[in-house]
Amino acid sequence: MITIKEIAARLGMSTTTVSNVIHGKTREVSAETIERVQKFLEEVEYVPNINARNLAQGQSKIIGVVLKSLDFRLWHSGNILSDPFVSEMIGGIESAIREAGYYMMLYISDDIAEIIQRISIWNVDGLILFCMMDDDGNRVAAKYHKPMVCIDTYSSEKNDNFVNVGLDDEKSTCEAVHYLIDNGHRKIGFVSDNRVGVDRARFWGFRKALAEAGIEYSDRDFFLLEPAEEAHGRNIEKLCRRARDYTALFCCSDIYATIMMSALKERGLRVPEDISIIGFDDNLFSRVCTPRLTTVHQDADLKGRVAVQTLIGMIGGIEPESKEIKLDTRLEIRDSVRRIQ
Amino acid sequence: MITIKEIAARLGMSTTTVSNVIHGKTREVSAETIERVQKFLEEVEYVPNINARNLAQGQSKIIGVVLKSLDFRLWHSGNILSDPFVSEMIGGIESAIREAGYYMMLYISDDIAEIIQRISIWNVDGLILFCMMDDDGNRVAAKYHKPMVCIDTYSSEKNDNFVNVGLDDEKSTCEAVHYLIDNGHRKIGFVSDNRVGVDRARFWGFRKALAEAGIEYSDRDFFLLEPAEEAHGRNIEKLCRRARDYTALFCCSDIYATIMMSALKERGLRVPEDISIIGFDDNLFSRVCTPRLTTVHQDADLKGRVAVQTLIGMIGGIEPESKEIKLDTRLEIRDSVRRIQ
DNA sequence: CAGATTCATGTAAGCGCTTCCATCCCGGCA
DNA sequence: TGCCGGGATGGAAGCGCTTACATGAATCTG
Repeated sequence: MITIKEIAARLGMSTTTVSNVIHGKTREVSAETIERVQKFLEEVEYVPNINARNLAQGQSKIIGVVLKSLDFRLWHSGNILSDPFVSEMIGGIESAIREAGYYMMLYISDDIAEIIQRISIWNVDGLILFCMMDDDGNRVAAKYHKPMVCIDTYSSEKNDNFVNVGLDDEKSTCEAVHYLIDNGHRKIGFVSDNRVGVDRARFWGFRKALAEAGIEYSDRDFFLLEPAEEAHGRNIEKLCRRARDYTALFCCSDIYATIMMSALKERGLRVPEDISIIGFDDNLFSRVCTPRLTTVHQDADLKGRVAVQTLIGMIGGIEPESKEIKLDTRLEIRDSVRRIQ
Repeated sequence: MITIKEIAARLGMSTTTVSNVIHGKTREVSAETIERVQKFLEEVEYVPNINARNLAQGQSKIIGVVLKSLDFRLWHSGNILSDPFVSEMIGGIESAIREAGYYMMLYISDDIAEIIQRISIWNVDGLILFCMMDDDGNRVAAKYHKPMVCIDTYSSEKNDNFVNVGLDDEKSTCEAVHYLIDNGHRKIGFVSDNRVGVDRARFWGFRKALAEAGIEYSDRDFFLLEPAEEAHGRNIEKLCRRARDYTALFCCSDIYATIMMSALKERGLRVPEDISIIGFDDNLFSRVCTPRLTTVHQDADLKGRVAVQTLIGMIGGIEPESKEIKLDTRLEIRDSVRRIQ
């Protein structure tokens, strides 16, 4: 790897001049020098040592992306990335970071302390957190005073310290449940694992829709998916048994919808003839499963990109107008909901 | 961020001593000094500046992970990460990197030159490439002389320059196709997009099985999935029409299997009653789609981990015994294949 | 034409850390 | 007693780059 010093020596000039050319400070260098240097740089395929640059500039050009692993979100092997919704979002994040000239360092972990440690060591310029629960966001922010954007985080305290990119979860769920009600459903279950922040907001939307339709809510309407893998079989068995009293299920993610659909069908219930199902996310598989899943659509790629763009704005000193950025959703109607009566 | 210099000053000793303690050079420092320093380090929550350290040591502790994006592998929005097989593998890679004390920098791109550029800039210690086609591996290796592990790469030239982690694609496909043949199938199609290296090896396995069973192969048995999104609809339409002459399809990935299954069912063909389907990968969805997919199982998480472990070995100077590491597969029999006759 | 201004380039410090080498002290040995 | 060796510590250079500042030449101003 050739260094700036070596280049300067070979060209018979100072490192300052070379550095200035590299950084496009055209008013400091004569046109012909610029040309000479640029040509030479290309010739030797100069690549800067970014460690040295960062050290000198006190920056890093790295954006840390942290996924709380939450592997229990899936029903067997796999991690949070295995949810196509998440991976598509990561795709959006990666593109946006790359296009902005930054670099992405990815962490998948549950251990906040470890995350902070790894992040400080690289002195990353900014942070994107996904699937943080409760006050994880605030806990990280307390330790780490750099721009930070969370995705889909709900905290009990106010999030003065970071920006959140999410949806209007309550409203979109409310709409989806109304769609079920409009199709004649009165016995509607709510499927969630209850640990993810957004699930709580969605629960309020669910309750709201029921209330607006004058349907009474009972605790039995809450279908709690057990995270632990070993408990999974029994849990699913129990849920399917209970589901026989219902005509429709609202699931907090397509993943849950897929699990439930598969389990119900295994036990002889037909979807949507016997029971209707609605999902959330509109992940890649919801349009090819059988029946095609009716679901709340959100744009995963965009979510990732918006998070990055907001963050990079903040790194540049531009605070967004609001600490809460909410993207649009729409109900994507397919074949998993049946009109009854 | 407190620096070593500051610490040394406050403790009234030299930076050398502090540094020695940090690096556990116990024979160079007295026991009591070690204790004093360690206590102080904890107290001030010292975090090293890794840019400075890397600059001084000429390393980076970063492993670059490059995914050739190949978005055409999926039938609509989404990138290569949206394939649950890939994302699970990335999960394995991330864990292994983290557990080894390295850091992961993720790139999703088609542009080899850009990749090389971004990688050299960080002077990464090693490289993992996935889904490189043809001689991408060799092309990167030609420019980048650091340890490198490819996953699922087939190159026409010999890959002296890197290690490949993969499967015995030919053998496992051959077995899967034999399973179809054993179940009475004689008209078997091969579904592939023909661009991914492994698909070619799988094709040879397909041909081998046919040959061994005395079944003649015709070019029409090759079902080519068109990558381009706009052509997708017509392409699928055509493939489904052709599929009516077949009793079974071998698909080079579960993704293809899922696409085909969905498209066939839309057009009134039943799986497996009218046509049997076999997939490859055993991704998360293959056990919950309807019917549950019979597929060649491989361990995505392990594949990622093995790649990392091999790479880190190489970084430490340990060359693996062979340039080709092949992991096991097994046929996972579920419900998408029917015995006929 | 002297002094001010601009332009082009160079000098050198410093970013935080590692590491080679020097120094100093003390006990052991002949 | 003088010398040696090893244990503990410190001095200082250097990793490759940026950048504040200095320098000197050329141009401009009235």
